[in-house]
Amino acid sequence: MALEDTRTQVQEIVGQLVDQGVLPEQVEVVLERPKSRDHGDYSTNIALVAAKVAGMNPRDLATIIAERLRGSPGIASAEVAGPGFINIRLSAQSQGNIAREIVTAGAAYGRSNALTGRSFNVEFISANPTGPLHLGHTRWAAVGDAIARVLAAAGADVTTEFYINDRGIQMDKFGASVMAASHGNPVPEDGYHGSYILDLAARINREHPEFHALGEPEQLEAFREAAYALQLQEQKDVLQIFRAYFDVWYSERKLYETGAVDRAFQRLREQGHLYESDGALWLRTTTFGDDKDRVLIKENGEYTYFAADTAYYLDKRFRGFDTNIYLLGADHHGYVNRLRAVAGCAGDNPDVNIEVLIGQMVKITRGEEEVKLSKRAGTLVTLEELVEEVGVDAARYTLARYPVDTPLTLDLIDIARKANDNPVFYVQYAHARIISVLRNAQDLSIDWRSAEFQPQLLTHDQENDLLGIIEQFPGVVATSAELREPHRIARYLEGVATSYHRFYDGCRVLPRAQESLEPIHLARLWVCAATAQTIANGLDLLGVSAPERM
RNA sequence: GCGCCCGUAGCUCAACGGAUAGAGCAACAGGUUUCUACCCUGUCGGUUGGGGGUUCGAGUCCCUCCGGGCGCACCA
Repeated sequence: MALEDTRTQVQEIVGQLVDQGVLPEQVEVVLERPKSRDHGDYSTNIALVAAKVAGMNPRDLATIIAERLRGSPGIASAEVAGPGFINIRLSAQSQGNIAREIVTAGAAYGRSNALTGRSFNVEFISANPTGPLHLGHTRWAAVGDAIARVLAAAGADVTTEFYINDRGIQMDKFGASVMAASHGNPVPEDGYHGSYILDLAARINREHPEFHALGEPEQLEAFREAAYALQLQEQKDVLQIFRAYFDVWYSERKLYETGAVDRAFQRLREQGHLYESDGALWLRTTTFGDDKDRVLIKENGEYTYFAADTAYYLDKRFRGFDTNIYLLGADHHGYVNRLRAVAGCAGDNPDVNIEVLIGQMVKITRGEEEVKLSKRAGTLVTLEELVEEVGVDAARYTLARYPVDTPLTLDLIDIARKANDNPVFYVQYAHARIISVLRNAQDLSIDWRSAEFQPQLLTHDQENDLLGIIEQFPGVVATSAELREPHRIARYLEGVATSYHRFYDGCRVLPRAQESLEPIHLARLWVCAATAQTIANGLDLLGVSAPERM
């Protein structure tokens, strides 16, 4: 890749300067694509960074580096600008070769070994199985799944996981609500009130008419378990449709049944962080930055919810995950310190073994009117409804194109009505447009793959722009993985699409009817193919399709 | 009261300490005898909530104030 080659060249020059005593130490070189085309294909701030340790004026240092850079292969020019930036232009040949490298790499283009050998557990959504998944969950579904894909693209070993909160009083309230509905009775005040409760009740009545013959406690349990199974299955089905895949569905109950809780407590006891007080069992989380110690087993002998969280974390560690990523809603941010403290108490490093990403809430409006989300009140915008309105691609892309720490306001009417000018369609359209050109080339029997590729012909501004942008894809993927920020992929793809459309506008790819086939047409077909590959690979990381026709 | 997050164009939001803060939508003016016009070009739009500080350089880091969201259980 030209970018890496160039970076290496600058790095080598810096190394020479160190050897010659101009610089006291090696400095890491950062090359970036300048925002302005006037600043070259790449620029580096190396002279600005190194000037201080060198005791030199940044511009003087930049002049020395630029001078040596000019003699390097593939470099057309290197100039000092502003306070000491070095602006570099590549030769057309060097830049154009990128297209062939991308086409050759195919679906692997953008993948790297940046995180090879590291294992990640990515947990997200983790809803109660007491109702449909709503729009808030949908954001974590889109983002969590994309994070997993991006990490995997960076070479990491990734497991996605959904923690099922199937234990506790909410489950009983859920069961009682469905049971009441099945008898035609009003749902208890503190129960669940959505219309889906009626649907569940009707279905269970149909499939299990015998439940009504059971006694009170048995009947409640029967309804709870039947409704649980149905609701969980519905969540799985809708996530399947949403293309958010989970390797593991982990039941909270299973933690107790498999002895994971006991195993976790033993570990914590060995580490010396358990103690008893007031008849309860405590974890001394304050040792690791929590506000107060937390109870694991209550005075009455019951386990707290926190006990399960603690056991769950340790179970993940026992299963061998180095880094455990939690994607939590902002209403759970109070858990961050105690989760990190659990890692500390377990003898782990909270900065390495646990990572909590706090996602801000999604506010929803219908026009001017805000839609309040409440599962118990039954006013929901479900994942399913969103998909029905705008489709999986638009839903996933829209939710994945913002950083998770941005509070989001989405207008449902807007999304539905403006589906056609949603950025996702802009990106997808660019892909479809390219495939159409390649299809036309095939119809004209143009075999660009076998013909000689002459990258030095790609000298047009729009060609240069586009090549420079698609070359950045591996770097964007690596950054997205490193920062756990898949929205960078989306924003990047929008830039690729814009650049392609400009290229399309300014550079005729196929010969016109009266024209003969020239080498430039072939070279541009390579550019097209490389761009399509880049867009397809990027969309795949977001779980969004790359249509060949629109 | 303590803690976390946020405050950027009329709206929704970008910008891993870099050069003139960018897109989309909205508004206005243009562009295709030609490969997908779901496209492109241009115009309009900003004291990055206010004020200090750090440095070659701050929307970004630190302090402080203002405004908004959320959280501070032997609940789940």
